[in-house]
Amino acid sequence: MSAAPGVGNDRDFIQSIERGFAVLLAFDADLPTPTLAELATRTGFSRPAVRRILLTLQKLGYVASQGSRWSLTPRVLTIGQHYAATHGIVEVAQPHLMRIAERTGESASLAQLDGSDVVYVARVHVRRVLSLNVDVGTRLPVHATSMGRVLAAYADSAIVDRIVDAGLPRLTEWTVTDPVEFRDRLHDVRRAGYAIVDSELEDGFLSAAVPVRDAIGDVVAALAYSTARGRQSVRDLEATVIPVLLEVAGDIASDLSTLPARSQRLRIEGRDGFF
Amino acid sequence: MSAAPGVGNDRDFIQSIERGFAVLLAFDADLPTPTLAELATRTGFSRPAVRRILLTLQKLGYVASQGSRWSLTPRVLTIGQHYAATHGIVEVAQPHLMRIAERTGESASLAQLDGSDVVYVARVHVRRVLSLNVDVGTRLPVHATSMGRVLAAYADSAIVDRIVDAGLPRLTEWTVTDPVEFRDRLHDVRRAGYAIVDSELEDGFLSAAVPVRDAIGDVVAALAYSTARGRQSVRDLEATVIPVLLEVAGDIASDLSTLPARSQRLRIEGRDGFF
DNA sequence: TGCGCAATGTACGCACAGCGTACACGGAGG
DNA sequence: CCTCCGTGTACGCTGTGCGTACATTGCGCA
Repeated sequence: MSAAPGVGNDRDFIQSIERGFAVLLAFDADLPTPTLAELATRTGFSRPAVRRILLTLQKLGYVASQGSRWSLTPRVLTIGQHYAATHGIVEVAQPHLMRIAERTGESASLAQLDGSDVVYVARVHVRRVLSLNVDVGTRLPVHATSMGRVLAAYADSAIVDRIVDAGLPRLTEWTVTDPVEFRDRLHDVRRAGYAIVDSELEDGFLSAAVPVRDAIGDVVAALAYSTARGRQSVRDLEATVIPVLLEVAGDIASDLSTLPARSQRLRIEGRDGFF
Repeated sequence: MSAAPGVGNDRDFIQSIERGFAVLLAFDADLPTPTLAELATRTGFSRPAVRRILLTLQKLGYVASQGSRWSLTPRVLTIGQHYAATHGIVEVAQPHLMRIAERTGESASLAQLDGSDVVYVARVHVRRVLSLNVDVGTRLPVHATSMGRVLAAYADSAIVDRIVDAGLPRLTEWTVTDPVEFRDRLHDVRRAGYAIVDSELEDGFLSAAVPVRDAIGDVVAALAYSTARGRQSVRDLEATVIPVLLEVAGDIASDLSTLPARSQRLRIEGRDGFF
């Protein structure tokens, strides 16, 4: 009848915090400078509630008002800085990503798993790749990216199950959408030690990724190289890029081991069908 | 006795939201993976309160626990994405920044004002500049950076007053710390149309910035180029870099004018001595 | 100029969300 | 085995934050 210890029960959830984030995240491309009423409609909260939240966020410096229109301030960008500051791998990897970009002339990225998405945590962008405007903080689906394949391949089976349960939507005509085939690909990745994905996320987008390990040997991130199919072939990547990635991933791991080694395997509690 | 209309009174502030952010931002380089008790000490909240907040943030996906240690998840990086999505200038400027980087071989950045700080909102990093690890979201002081000088030069006098009141700390032996001299420099910037700052933030760090205007002509951001003094002189920048920056700033302004033009001048309400 | 619609601002009293105190528990280290 | 440091839980009260209802403002239009 009672929940497992340490999990927290219903009283251990603060509605106002959830609402604060809901309002903050209601600002997006569809609603860049909403009015109070628009935010109330979008979030489903009463107008006075939204007003209180907005005034609070304004005093904290995250939103600003211009007449009856509200917008985010650059301060929201600062929040992400705390992630980089607390995860040594981001800073450690930065110069290595630049090295890849310099040696290859293409973009290099570092990503980690968050829920059923891949999130870029560091990136050196040489040029814009196709229609994708990828930057730190960008979320991409696991199943159609080389980084996602690598991260899933070395993740707990429960995480893979969650990803599969979330669905493997078809994004291009080459997207792997069959769960069985997807798991086969993960097996391939584990055997080969790298992943190459061609045009499964977007037509013409070609990327390769390898795992990055910490001092304990756990896979804590994926290191990737991305280009356009017009410029290189899968064979090119296998021959010239994968060795570079593997070498750099080893360098990053080596740099990481000089940091206070703390394991990165975390218990994440889902909510509201997050699992 | 009563506050001005539209400002919101004391009852229009939601303590829990403030506390939520306080806990989230308590994760930093000094405390990358704190325990509940450490967060309680750092924030001054009671342990049960911190526990409720952490469990809430965990359910929202922003923090994760590993044993008794807590850490931020990559999801916090996603918050910043909403800023880029709602401020067209970020996306518009990206290819232009790359052009600068390609033409000059050095880093290019776009920044905006937030309170008494400059915040990087877009950046193309070619190589690490000295000890500064600058990325999107990084906050730097206004008075010692070329971008800050440009933004302050075209800002309302009230904002300049606030910056001066916040103090102009000495960061290197060349930092301008005298309010009168600082205001003189801003005057110079308005006259010249650009700012160059040499070693006032960090010894050997050399940068140049120009204003970026929207369709109405308001200055909405600063565009900057940064290098090391060993590689170029102030004279080099004036001769070769400033013309490029001015040209690109014009291109960005032109691209901006094709977007739905909404003014960017916002009313920001401070709190707790924020002003 | 005046009306009227569509916004936001304000007042207010109730409910319960969230608070802290106090205590139980559990594991690592001596 | 005991101690200590840490988290988990219970619980009752406070007062925060809630929504309804009503002013008020401002803009568009005839």
